[in-house]
Amino acid sequence: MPVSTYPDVLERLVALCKQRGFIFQSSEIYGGTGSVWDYGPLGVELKKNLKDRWWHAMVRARGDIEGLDAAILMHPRVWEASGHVAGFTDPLVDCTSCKRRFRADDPKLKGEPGTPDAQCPICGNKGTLTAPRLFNLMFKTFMGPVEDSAAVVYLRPETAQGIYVNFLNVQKATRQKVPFGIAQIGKAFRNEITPGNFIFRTREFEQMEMQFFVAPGSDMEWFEYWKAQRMEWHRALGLAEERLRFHQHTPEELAHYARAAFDIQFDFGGSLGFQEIEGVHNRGDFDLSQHQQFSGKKLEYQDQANNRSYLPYVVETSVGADRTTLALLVNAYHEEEVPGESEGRTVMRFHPSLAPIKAGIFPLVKKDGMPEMAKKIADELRPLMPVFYDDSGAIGRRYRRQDEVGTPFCITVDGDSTKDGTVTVRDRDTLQQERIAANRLATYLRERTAG
RNA sequence: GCGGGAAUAGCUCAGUUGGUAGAGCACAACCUUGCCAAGGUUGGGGUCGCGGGUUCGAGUCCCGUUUCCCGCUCCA
Repeated sequence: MPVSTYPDVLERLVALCKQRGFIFQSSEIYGGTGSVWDYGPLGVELKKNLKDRWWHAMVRARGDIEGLDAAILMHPRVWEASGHVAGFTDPLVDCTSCKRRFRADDPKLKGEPGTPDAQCPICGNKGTLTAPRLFNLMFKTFMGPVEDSAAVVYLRPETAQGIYVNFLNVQKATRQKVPFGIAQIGKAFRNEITPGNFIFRTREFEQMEMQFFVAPGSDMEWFEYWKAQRMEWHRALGLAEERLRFHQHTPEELAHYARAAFDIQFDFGGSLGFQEIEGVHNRGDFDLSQHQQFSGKKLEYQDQANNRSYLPYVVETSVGADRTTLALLVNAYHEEEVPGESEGRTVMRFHPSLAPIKAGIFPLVKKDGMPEMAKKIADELRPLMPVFYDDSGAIGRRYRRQDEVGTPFCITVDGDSTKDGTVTVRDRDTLQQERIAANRLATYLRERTAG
């Protein structure tokens, strides 16, 4: 089977996503809005299934992680403490000759940018530099009816700070003892200079973050633990083993807050290649100590068993929900040749637990009570899981429609069904057919579409 | 933000020197059809990204603008 390469495959995937209702461009009828995307009926199910699996693995399945849903708007001082006001605001200069961009405080830059004697540090031309312009990667807005600078607030550029500022609230409310974690799923916003690659880098995006608070000295141990856990989780989503890898940050790559960092990367193929979908960071006590300093509130954890108090270290895992959704789409996308047919089939091989639709339900032909029985089965299953009834066109065409959106099972009602109550279940991946009793369908499907 | 390319039906595209839009697939209805997409009949759908200009007349020429894609910077 031919291996398609980017951008080919991503372009066809984008077209499929639009046509079948996974992802639409935002505000399309007005010409579209830059790098903002809307999830359609199937996309929202896929992404929701992904988030549910994450929430279950983090919060529900373990006793040492608590959930949180903090607000997008926070006190502006939060972003001074976090370093985002300073670190996310760069005065940048462009060279109109060599088209390079660099910081206005570049040590090799000579002269005042924007004046004729300023010299580009890269191409050496004089007078080709623009005046410094401020790029703030944080979206800014105003709290309250008056646009007064005192009321400036930011759309959060990351969700993590909502967890740090609530650290003691959560710890005291739940009586958790270190080590423990706080997990959150939510939107974040960044005014990226260069967004793009479909939903890979967007200006509004969703993060799934878990901050794990540990005693200083045990942080590297926990860092290694979460690294392994998180990789295992991505594999369990069905992402191909050979498309996943770790990338360790070099000292130059480390963010201002990080002591050590690993990315989990996914191979999106072609020119995109391996790109980060999750970061595992050892942030030390940077964030809590910053907030302690800026707020003036003591944020130390009281370790009563050992009669001491300290600022915990933080091991963070941060997943891009949209990026991982894109990884799931790319990973699932298959174009297959079918022996004896000139046209192949497009199959989205989602893990059954992530598939937006769990079963297609068809009458073999539209007569002899088959549609009625098939509709009844669909009505009975619908409250339990997403199913899709279809009686339009030839049976093969209906199978292929479901293949294209990744439905793992198709159920066909035929003439025997109306007599003996059995139906045919067809498997998307093996194409095997199995005859089972209609009243066993709910159990059958639930077992096979579990996480 | 800068340079290059692009924008016509849900999708993929055609549209000849400017003369007021086509195809395939998809979709809907009916017929046919007993298990893996291309059967038959009929039908719906486009102010050609948006806004100006030139012209008797603009999908086609000019200007602006928006969005997307490819290169330069950052991150989840």
